[in-house]
Amino acid sequence: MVSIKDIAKKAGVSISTVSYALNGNNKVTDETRSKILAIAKEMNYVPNAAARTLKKRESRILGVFLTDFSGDVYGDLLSGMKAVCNTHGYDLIVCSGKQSHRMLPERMIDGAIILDHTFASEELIQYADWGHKIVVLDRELKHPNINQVLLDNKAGATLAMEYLIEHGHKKIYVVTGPEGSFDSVQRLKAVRQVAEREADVEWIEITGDFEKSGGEQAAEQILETYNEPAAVFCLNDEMAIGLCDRLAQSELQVGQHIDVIGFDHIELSNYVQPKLASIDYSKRKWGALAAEQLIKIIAGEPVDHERIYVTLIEGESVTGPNQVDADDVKSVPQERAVNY
Amino acid sequence: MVSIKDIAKKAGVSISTVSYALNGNNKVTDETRSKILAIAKEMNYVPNAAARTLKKRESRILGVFLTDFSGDVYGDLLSGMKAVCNTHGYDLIVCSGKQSHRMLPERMIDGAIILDHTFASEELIQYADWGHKIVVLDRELKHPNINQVLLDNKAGATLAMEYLIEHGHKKIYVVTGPEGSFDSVQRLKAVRQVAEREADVEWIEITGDFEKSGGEQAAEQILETYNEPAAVFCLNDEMAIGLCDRLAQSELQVGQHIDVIGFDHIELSNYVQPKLASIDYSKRKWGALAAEQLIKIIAGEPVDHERIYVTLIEGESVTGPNQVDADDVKSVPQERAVNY
DNA sequence: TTGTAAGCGTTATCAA
DNA sequence: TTGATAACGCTTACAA
Repeated sequence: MVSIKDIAKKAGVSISTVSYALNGNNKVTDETRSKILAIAKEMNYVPNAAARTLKKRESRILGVFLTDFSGDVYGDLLSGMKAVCNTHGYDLIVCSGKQSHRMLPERMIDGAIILDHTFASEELIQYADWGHKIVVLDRELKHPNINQVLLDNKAGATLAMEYLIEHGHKKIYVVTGPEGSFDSVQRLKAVRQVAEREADVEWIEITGDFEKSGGEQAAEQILETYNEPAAVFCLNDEMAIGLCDRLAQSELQVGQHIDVIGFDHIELSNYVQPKLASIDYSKRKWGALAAEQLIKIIAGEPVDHERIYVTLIEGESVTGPNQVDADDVKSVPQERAVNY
Repeated sequence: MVSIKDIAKKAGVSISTVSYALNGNNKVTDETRSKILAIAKEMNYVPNAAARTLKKRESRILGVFLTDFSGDVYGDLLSGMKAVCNTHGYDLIVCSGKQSHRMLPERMIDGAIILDHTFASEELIQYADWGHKIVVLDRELKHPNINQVLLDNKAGATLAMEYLIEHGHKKIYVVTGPEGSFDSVQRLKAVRQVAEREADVEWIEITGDFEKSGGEQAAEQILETYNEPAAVFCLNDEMAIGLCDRLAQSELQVGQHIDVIGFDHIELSNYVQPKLASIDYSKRKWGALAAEQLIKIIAGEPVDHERIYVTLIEGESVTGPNQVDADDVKSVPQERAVNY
């Protein structure tokens, strides 16, 4: 490995002169600089990140922590983050799993963006207490070193509920996310608020897991008790798709006997038949804003918590109960109606 | 920031003793060790990664380089890598974009897995020449510090072609990937080999880009010249789906007038209507094997190049030209046939 | 304009 | 079993 010491020797100058030349410090003559640069190039010099980080106490690398690497949401989100990071001279790395948490306290990265509900809040606060900078995308955390960039879950869930109600639904199943999920809790809270306001709307909560399997199980449960047109609000698209998949194997038609709406507007939701209604938001912008906020708090600039706005995307998965013939359900041949 | 020096002072021992205690070196008494450990904990000591990396000349971090963060292939691939990395005491970070290439030469990571055709081979060879360890997933590169874990593209493309031919197809469109793509070149080579062997099979190559848009454009082109049942082999699923999307807006029915097969068997391919036939392989295993190979070459163990085997997944997008009525196409009302 | 030297937080060699 | 001490490669006062 060739170091500035080697260059200094070859150029017949001191290591500090080399360092200055390499860093574009204008303390050195253009002549010596270009000589040093030439030698550095000739020797294939590459700076050592660890040494620089050790000395400067910053790595110019930001980390984002995800629950896992799959998930349809991440693509745009991450490229939004990367774009902002790069324009500010930072690199972005993506991490997942408990093992990699050490990157933050060990100062391998200058800050972290969290979208991983398995990353304990206590741990995050600990790190923030030690001075590390963090942006959270999946929880509320009040701390001078932590900033939040959260989805407007309340608006989204309210939009979804009102959309179903506008379409004449009086009976709405709500499939939630896993216990620990902040998004799920927030969305559910908004659901209740809307439902309680509408006296004649009945709502049934089913515990889900934000994964396809949760939607399938919810479908089973709904099929067992189905007796009249209803709507389902799955608190994310993944579950909505699992639910539609399962329903497709039954006699009930999505968009006819059962209306379904999701949340996140993932790409797959455009391909499901019928097209899934959902709540959309700019994932790219979310990522970009998160990165911006992180860079700001690292720079010591004051920041306020931010909110990502959402919109409703219509889909044929919601048509209203009026669409269905009164006799339609009962007309299902008995022997095939065994599912429900 | 609390360092081993601080601990040493508080414990009344030297820094080397602290270092030994912290690293589980059995040169120290259990008594002193536990005292030191207690003090370290009390002081919230966290080792400094940069310092350790600088001294030990290794970071115990491996990096994987992707073209972008989206793409349906990555989820399983990355979790396969992560699992292997973690069991060997390595952390995995995901990087994208030219800026982050520096991680390797600057020794931020101990090795790299490449799945990014925009990462120039010359650059990789350069790094390998300098002693860095690399595993490539998207090209052939002969170098003592580079190992390859490649898909069996030849087998996959051959399977796909034979599947179409078995179904009676004589006219096969092939939509390729972008210029630089190794996978595309390999698959195409196999396509030609099969097609040339079958005297009565005509094949037409259309340049694509491995993205949805490429499939859509290919569809346009096919629609313009369509006059008889044909098949399309899209060299990846993404394009196949774009193609099906476009075709869905025309009079031609996939699985009837036009059969389609893809490559990769991404999740979306299960949701397209009709279900897309494709070439499958274990993405998880691919990632796991790549990580294993990288860890081995870092450890100086000898490795051979590896190959990931593929299988054919049938789908209703391929039924054979015999399925279509001879008059069927012509019976399309003239005013609606304007597309082709 | 360039050089000297201290120090970032570790690890590891060698003495004690 | 422990302690001094010299690196690792770099940045940056301060001196020349």
